[in-house]
Amino acid sequence: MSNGPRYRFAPSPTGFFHVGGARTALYNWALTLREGGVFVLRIEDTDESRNQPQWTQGIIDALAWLGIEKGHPQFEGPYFQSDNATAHVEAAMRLYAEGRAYFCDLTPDQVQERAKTSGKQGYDGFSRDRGLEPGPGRVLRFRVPEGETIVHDLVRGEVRFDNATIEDFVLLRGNGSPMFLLANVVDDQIMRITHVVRAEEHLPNTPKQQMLWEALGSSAPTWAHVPVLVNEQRKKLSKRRDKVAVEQYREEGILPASMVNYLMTLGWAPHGDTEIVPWQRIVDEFRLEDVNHSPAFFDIQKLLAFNGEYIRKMTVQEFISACEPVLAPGVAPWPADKFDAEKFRAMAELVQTRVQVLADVPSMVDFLFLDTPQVDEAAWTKAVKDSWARDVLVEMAAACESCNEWTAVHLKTALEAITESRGLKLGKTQAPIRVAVTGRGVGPPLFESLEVLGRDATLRRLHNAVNRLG
RNA sequence: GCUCCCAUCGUCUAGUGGCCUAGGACACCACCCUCUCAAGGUGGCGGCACGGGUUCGAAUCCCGUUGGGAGUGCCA
Repeated sequence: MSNGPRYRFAPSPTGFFHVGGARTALYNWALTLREGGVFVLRIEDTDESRNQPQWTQGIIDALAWLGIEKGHPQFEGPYFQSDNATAHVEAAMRLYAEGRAYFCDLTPDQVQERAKTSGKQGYDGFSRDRGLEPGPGRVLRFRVPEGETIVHDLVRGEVRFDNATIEDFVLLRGNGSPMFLLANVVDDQIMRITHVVRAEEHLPNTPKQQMLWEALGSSAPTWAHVPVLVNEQRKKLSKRRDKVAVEQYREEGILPASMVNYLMTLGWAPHGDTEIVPWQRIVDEFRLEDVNHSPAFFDIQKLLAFNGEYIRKMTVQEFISACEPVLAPGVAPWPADKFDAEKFRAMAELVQTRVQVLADVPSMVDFLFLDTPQVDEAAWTKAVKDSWARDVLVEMAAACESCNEWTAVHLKTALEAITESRGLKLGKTQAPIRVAVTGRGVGPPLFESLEVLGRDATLRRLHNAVNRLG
């Protein structure tokens, strides 16, 4: 394994874990697994005011949730970019000593001013030959050589950059701290990274980094720039505008397997006509060369569809276990002491085919654990608008009272009799009963719901409904 | 503005010169099933951005146009 490829995932801890980052991590992980390589996690915390330590744990937790676990033999890290600051500065000074970098005392404002007056973009190389020594406030800039830089990218193919279009970029800030481009390259060299698989937004950086790799005496790793994830406006997913936090999806009851599966189908597809496939098949089939070149819309609706399918694939027992977090005290919308696991168990199978995310579960069963379920007024009005509604409720209450066996089939038979005597359809008459008992116009099958709820509560609610109608 | 990337149904994709009158999935519509809602089943709608080439033959190769996107920091 020591000779296998070394992939890396290098997020910066600046907020909740982004689904785009999750996909990139997953791409790296799938490749690592298939090729018997190593997945290196490096936290890029380089001296940035937005970095917060708690986000680092968030990244680790989110990766673990996706199946990329710290304890796995092919997982390495986390490393912290800040720990290598000395090496970054050393590398920079080596470039300075070799004349491949030079100091410049222009402030950002001055650089901009010169650009404006010269009519050209960016830094113009003002200090290239001024022979400035290191000093406070002076930045170290890389002396971009003449010529052309050709990036060989596994996804894009060959991408050419004319070096004349690349300005002498900053390696060390005025305060002496290393910048991303440099730190990133030095870290990758230290960690012997062989494959850099990252989002397309880094492609414009790549010629700079490749020059750095070469200037530092190594040959560049294999690059692969995967397309970004976009919103409905076709803009890159952003933390501010879009719902991108993996943590949030987890809380709502998206299953990790469906999130992983869905994310992998953005920009890529398994062979054959099925998109829902086990992770192992993804590992077996995923190849960077097959990744699409265009941005992919992160479609929550399709994610939900995947999730619904994953939920339905579970055994009832698995489903019941998976529901625990959303039924937990403090989370569920009923008093903790009212919850009855047996009742939930009895309803679980009927709920399972009716939800797309686990967070949908409580509203399907809350009527079982609430003394008086809140009534959906719109549903109520609609359900009782017909003149027969009151009578049906009264008769059903009577039938419930006299019913010998409190089972779904008996209850159904009872309502059927009432329905037929009035020349109605069960589809009609079930409505007032449903709203009266559950508070909602839709939900799990009615008679099973009544059976599980029990005779007393059912009767009480039917009587309340009748009273309400006056 | 400049640099770079991209372009198959509304969306995600299959497709690597003939198997394509372009396949699947999500969404949507209809029907079936049905105590509501789902689930399930069946069917339908719907696409190769445009214009030139190359070729016996192009969604697939080349060029251009148009349209999108990303980058352009002493952020990462």
